[in-house]
Amino acid sequence: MEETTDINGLTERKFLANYKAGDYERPSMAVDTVIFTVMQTKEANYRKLPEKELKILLIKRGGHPYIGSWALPGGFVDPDETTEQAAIRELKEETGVENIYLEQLYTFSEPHRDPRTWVMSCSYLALADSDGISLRAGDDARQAEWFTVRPYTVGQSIRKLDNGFEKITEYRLELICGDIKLSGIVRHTLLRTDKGVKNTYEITENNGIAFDHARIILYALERLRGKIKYTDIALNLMPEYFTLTDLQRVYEIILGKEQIKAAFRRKYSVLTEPTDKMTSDAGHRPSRLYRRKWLID
Amino acid sequence: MEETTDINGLTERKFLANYKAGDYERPSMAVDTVIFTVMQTKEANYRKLPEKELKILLIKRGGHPYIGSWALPGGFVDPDETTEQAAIRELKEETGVENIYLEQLYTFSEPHRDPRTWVMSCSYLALADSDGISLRAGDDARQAEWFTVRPYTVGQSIRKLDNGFEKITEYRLELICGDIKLSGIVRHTLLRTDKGVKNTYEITENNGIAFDHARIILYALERLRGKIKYTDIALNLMPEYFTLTDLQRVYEIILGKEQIKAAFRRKYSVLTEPTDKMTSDAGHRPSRLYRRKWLID
DNA sequence: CAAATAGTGTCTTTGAGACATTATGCG
DNA sequence: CGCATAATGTCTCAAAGACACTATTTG
Repeated sequence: MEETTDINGLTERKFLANYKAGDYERPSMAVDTVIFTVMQTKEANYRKLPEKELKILLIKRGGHPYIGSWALPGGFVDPDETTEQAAIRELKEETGVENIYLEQLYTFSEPHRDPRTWVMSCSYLALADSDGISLRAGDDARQAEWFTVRPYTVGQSIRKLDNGFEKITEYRLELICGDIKLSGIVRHTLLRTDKGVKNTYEITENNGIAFDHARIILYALERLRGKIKYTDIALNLMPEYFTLTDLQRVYEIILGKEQIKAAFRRKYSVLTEPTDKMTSDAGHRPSRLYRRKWLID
Repeated sequence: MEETTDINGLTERKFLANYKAGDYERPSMAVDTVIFTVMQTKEANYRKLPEKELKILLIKRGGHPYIGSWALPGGFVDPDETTEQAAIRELKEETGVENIYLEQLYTFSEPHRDPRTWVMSCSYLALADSDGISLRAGDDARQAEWFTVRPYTVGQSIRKLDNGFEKITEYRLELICGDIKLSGIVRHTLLRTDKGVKNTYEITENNGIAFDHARIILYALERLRGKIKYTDIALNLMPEYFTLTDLQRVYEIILGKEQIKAAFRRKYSVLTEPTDKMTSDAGHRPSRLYRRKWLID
């Protein structure tokens, strides 16, 4: 088998043996994981169903930059692992959480998103059921807490152009954990013309959220809201046994919109299979427990 | 305003002034762009409509590694730009193409995907209408060509597990440009269990496609096929004026499936607005020309 | 029994699939 | 005139929205 040589007369084998990485600059590559769960809060009285809240896991920063702010769990990628493996490793190291659903979200690369140096972030979306996970006691002085997520759309303006349009939307994100209240405002500019699409995101206000993580969290929520409607991704938020009403509440919390019971069951009960188990001691009619059905897509 | 100090007694300002990037290893960050267009091929006779083909733009590699193979246009990211800006810049430099639709696809990070050194690739999906673009004459000895894309699913096996399932799908990709025929086979393993999701991709056969680009191309096509059904993304492949039959052909080529005319028009004509112009000299009834309608989403 | 939720029935609306029918310019 | 495509009508079927009604358990 003949070997092709390049303009220097080198075969590929020789080229690689002599290869020196160029001296151009390289970025640091971080991973950051937005891990969602839905948790029950206190029940109002013995008859009513407990309420649920959407939560994400944040870690308090113990060093500069953004010291004292709260950040997504994450860290730097090692040369012998993929970004996904790094996300899994960091999540386990920092919070003790493992064996959960994970998908790549987006790579953020604005040159000065990290004030220290050139750092890109490959972000991941993770989902866990609150029963199945337990936070490890903060081993190396790291404080990890679940924050309630409250997203709001606070304003929108649309400008029509002759070859497209510009839409500016302002989102407000509130993150609450006991007395700790974090918030941020992200302004999204979408410019669509016949020359292409241009998205710009500015963090116009930020209280206690590290780096550009407010934006990453909003992006993750957007993805979750989109995918929940046409995949079974929401089942990753459920424990092994759950009622269809539980499942409906999860959809309602994520979408921020009430669902009609009959229509909801028609559509999403195919993702589940009934079991023999029933709820009890609830102050009202018992409910059947379902579990995940593995649908081949 | 008080300033928080860290365990070394440094304020954030002092910390950043003294900050030295750690000596841990950093990856190179490349961008690679899968740019699709739909081109007309010769018409069989004066009456029949011309046929269309899905094409992507590839560049012949003039140096190691993969010398003589064909690669996606792309290059390395500079420290003062985002990955998206890098994708736009490289596309223009290497092919002369500009002002087109672009969206981020996925970041590939398998440690040895590039034999030279640790290189991640942030990939982009681009769409262009074939009338609006012209390849610049290969300025620095680079050869850029449009290849017809022929994707096939050649096999699938599903194994049910007690806590999930495993699905293995084999895809074959053929890329054709005149006498040049490239091909690759990618095996996708999807393992879904209650412990999460795991996707693995192996390139089991490769003829003339550089790096892991066969996989990136298949991923881009999958994204395009998904989004075409619920967005107006396909209009980025159309010239300013087009018939609804033209648009239907584009959908058929991308989806690899015939569409029913009446149903297609009901669904997708809302993405367009009629003009006064008509086709002519076609050997059959003239057709109305439409153009893109800017829908605010 | 009252409160609260569980679970189902059904009428309407919407949209896609399937196929048929009519329209029209060109050689 | 006949070819090939343009454009629309209509019947059917599936799914979602809206709302009502019945069923059960516990204090």
